[in-house]
Amino acid sequence: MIKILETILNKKNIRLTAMRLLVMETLSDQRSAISLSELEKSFEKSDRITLYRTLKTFQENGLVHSIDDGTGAPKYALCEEGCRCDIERDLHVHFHCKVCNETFCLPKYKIPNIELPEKFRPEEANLVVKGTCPKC
Amino acid sequence: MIKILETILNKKNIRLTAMRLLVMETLSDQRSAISLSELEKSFEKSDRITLYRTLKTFQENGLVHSIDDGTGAPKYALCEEGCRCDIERDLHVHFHCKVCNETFCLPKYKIPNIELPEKFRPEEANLVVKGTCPKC
DNA sequence: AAAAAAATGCAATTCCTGTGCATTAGTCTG
DNA sequence: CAGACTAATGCACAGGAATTGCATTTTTTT
Repeated sequence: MIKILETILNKKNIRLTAMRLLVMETLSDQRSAISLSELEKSFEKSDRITLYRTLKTFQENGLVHSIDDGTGAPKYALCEEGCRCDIERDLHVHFHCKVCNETFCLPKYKIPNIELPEKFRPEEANLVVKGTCPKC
Repeated sequence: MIKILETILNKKNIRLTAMRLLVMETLSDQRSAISLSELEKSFEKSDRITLYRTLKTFQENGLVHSIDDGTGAPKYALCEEGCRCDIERDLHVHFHCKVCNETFCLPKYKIPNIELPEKFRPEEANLVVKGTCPKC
């Protein structure tokens, strides 16, 4: 994991720091997407802004994608192998549980192509399904 | 229009005030959904909180629906005739233009039904397509 | 080891939602 | 019509989050 991360960051001339490694580890421990606040809470001592910028850097390099599930704060999740969200943006469906408030990536469920009225030029799409998750 | 509004509000024991009428008129003048801030700007003198609560009241009574287009602030649009968003929530697709920043309702374009993994119990869905609108 | 570049942490700003409360306006009843 | 009641309004303020500027620290390069 560290090696993969190192390779990717090196390619883009971005340094692999302790902070970034920690954030990466934390993200890979999650089974659902987490918000900046939640990420912050999982560290004893941390700086919100640094985390914010770390996530931004990861996003820009296609390691992490952000999900707007409608809760106000965006949530972040690691991209799966082969995820191309840095190029094409969120293509898979997200599920937000209204009970536990968690948001899950469903990478195997792609957003169907919508035929829009003429002259609308779609570039990306965001589909969030809300309801109750298996656990709740 | 006024009569329809009056009828609906009367049914629910909600008063038809000058403010509410003005908000209703402003909303029906829009061809795209507007945010609270934009609504506020369209009045010379207005109180954000009153507008906020007016929109909330309208929403609760199925006159208006809100759209989370990912810009941070929810946008509001009049429901079409027969819209059942007070019961089933947003069923149609929204289009957000990244150039002019406007958000359009596409009431004729419904969100396709997604087959989710077992035990996920969907209740509502939100689909926002982003790109460039015909005007831009 | 010094210089340069990048990352970090702190402070502060801005924008938005949302609540409490006093005042105002509208409705109802005698 | 007047008084009582209820709902709507407007102001003040609190709270949460994104985002920027800048000084400091860390890392890399020379």
